[in-house]
Amino acid sequence: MTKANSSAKKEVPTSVKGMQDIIGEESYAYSGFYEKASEIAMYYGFKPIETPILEKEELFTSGVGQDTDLVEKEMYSLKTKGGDHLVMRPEGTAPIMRAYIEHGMQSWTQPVMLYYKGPFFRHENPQKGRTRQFQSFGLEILGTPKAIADATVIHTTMIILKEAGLQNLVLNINSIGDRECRPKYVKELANYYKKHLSELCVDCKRRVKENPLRLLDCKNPKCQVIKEGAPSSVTHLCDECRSHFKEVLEYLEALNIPYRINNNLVRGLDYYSRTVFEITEETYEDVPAMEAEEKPEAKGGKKGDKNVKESEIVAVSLALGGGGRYDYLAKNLGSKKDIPAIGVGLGVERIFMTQGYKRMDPRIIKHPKVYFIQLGTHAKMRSLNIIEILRNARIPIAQSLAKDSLGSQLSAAEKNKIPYAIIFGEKEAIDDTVIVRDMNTRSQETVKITELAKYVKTIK
RNA sequence: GUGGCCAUGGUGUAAUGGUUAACACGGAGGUUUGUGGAACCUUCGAUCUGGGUUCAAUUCCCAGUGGCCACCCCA
Repeated sequence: MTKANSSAKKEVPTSVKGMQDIIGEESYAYSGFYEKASEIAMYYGFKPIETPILEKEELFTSGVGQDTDLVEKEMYSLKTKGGDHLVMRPEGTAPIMRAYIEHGMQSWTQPVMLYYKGPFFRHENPQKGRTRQFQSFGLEILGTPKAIADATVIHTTMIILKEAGLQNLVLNINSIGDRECRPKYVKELANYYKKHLSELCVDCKRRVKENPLRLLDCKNPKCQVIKEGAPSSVTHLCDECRSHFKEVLEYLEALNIPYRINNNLVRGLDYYSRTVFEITEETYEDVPAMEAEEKPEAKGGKKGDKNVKESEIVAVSLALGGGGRYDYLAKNLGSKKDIPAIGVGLGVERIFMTQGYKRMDPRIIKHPKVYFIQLGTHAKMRSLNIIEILRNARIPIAQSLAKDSLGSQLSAAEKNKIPYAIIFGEKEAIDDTVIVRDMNTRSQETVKITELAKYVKTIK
């Protein structure tokens, strides 16, 4: 707080690009959201887990995939003095699978259901809904291939979002198959695109070779026509994947969760298999459904159509969250056995940006009914002791001990709309009493300190 | 990574190629250490950084940095 040398220009430290301080009301908003989300997750059987911010680099290179953008160019990495290559976690799933394997959770009752929350880091250019450090809340169910797990994750997610006030939610869902059927599909997709190689944008030309699935992600107008004619993954599913997907959709229908099968939804991380999904808030009217692509038989005959919207182009707005099944991640990380699992990650900042979002206060916020006022040096000296008596009695208070004058303290109480004031001055300090003042009627009463807690409880 | 727009006290705004950069809010102190929403007074506090053009730059130019946004990709 020294302001000497203010003439000399000093470089004041600032926060790092794309990273923000979270202060005051905003901080409460995060706590409130996390508290609510955790409560819901716990209700559905998820247990908390906290993994470190730093992980070994190879966790993500082998887990998420060397060729993904996330790993290729978005990781904050560092080399320790000991020569270890570490990264700041860019996502939550791989660390949790790591923890599952490391702690032998295979021997726990399956499935293991976990939730996590906290900061994640991606080195990319900040823009709307994207910062370099962002907050995420996630759910994971590890150790079961069953469709009910997929449904539980999606359902719990939708509940959390609804409790946060969001209304017009759209669930985009797709199945990208498994080891059995996906390679065949990818091959067919690549073959299809190869025929049109000359008509593609530069990125897509590259993708044909490196990651054909992501051809479906391309938004370049040039490629749209070709994309429309591309084979879709759901029509190439093997029997097991098909019935898994069908079952997931049946659960969603039973849960009354509207969904939209989006054949172009592939997601960027390598570890996904079968179910993939993203949730967005619909702000405009529905995206016009283009000519219906082959519907998966999954939908069965009768149900469905009113509940199901189909279209080619989705992702009008930013994804609030996304996830999917990652049955092969464990093996990528070196596990001998496959560990089937599914999870979701939610972007808290993106949830806050939506139209529907309603702020929630965390429980630690109290609304004090009493303002503590002290007057004079002796009284000030004993103030903290008096306050502790009140705290022990679980009476929330507000105060401004740094202020001296009675007037300024009273007006602070007034400004904060606190109905009662406790005035503790020199005279009271000698008598071991306080004055309790009703701020509305301005009537006052002298109360013994020993009876203060009891008295305050009666006036509330 | 690439591109567009932007950059003045803590916050929100104003102004200017030329003495002292204006206003509001805010903070601190006071009028008033013993009874409040007010008023008044005092005070704190800024031209992002570095180069260039110029007699003179906060203003014009360039670069950097940061912010917002878009692409890429994602939460």
